[in-house]
Amino acid sequence: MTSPSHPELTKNQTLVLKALDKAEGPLSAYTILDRLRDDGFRAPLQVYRALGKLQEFGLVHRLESINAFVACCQPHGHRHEMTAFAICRTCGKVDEFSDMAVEERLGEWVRAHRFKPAKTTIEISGDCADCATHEHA
Amino acid sequence: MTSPSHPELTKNQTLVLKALDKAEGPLSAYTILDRLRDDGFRAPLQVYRALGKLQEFGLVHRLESINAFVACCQPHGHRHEMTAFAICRTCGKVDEFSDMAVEERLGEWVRAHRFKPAKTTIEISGDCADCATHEHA
DNA sequence: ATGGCACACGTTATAGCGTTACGCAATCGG
DNA sequence: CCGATTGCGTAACGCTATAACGTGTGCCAT
Ligand SMILES: [Zn+2]
Ligand SMILES: [Zn+2]
Ligand SMILES: [Zn+2]
Ligand SMILES: [Zn+2]
Repeated sequence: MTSPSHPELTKNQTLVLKALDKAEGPLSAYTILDRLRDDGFRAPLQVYRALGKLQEFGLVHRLESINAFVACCQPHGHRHEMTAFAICRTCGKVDEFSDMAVEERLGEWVRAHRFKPAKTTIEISGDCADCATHEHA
Repeated sequence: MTSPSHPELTKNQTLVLKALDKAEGPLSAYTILDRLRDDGFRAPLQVYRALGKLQEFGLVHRLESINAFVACCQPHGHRHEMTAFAICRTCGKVDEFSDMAVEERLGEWVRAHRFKPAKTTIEISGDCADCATHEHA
């Protein structure tokens, strides 16, 4: 599938996506809320609703292991492919990548067990190269 | 069947592990708390401390995508291997499995990027065979 | 036009998840 | 004995997410 077509983003969705784009790492929903106070945001639900739609469009990913959100590294998003994340617990940097072999193996398990997958989460938490060498601890 | 209580386990840890073992599916920390009221549990921290240790011992896994915990399917636990979970969002059943090919591929990415992994999360959320056929959606 | 519908939005309140901070008691190796 | 470690209990708090209700707007078939 090439770029899925998204409808025009609403004002709130645009604001949330911009906030995530500007950020250097993942943001929690409440951090997003704080950063959008000046744009009129008042309540968590405004953030969560926008995030929900952006995730549907494949423009934003939720990092389950840290309750945070990142903008997709591919500017037009991707709804169907499996994605993995390496999350540095020291500096917070996130690398998004995908691996066909992993996707295929998990697909095999799923077929063998007649499981109907809806969402797959792959997250490696640890220390990135910079932080691992620098801290040396 | 239940472990013949691990000698190193404290009273609270044993209680929490038994609660998870008896349960048919994953339990949230607060559900565990509720089920252990009669055993003297009063505060979330009692549960979280026990869960932390049990995770260290590899006897319990945390399911990041649903904020819940399950007893390891291998009665003596496993600290080092990578584990994947298939979680049915309808009936709540969880299948724990591991796949060497997946482990190897993620290991390759990690080595190539000099990332130092601490914990890897692989969770497939969807509908199990029973629920998928039964609901026929 | 007008009623019905779908959708985005705004607000309040509440549910659910997890940690910080403090103090007490038992244990173990000097 | 002493300090260090570990587990335990309690209270208070903070973070994460959703429920419930109401508003307004565009769109479409009647
Ligand atoms: Zn992406
Ligand atoms: Zn880092
Ligand atoms: Zn296990
Ligand atoms: Zn099921």
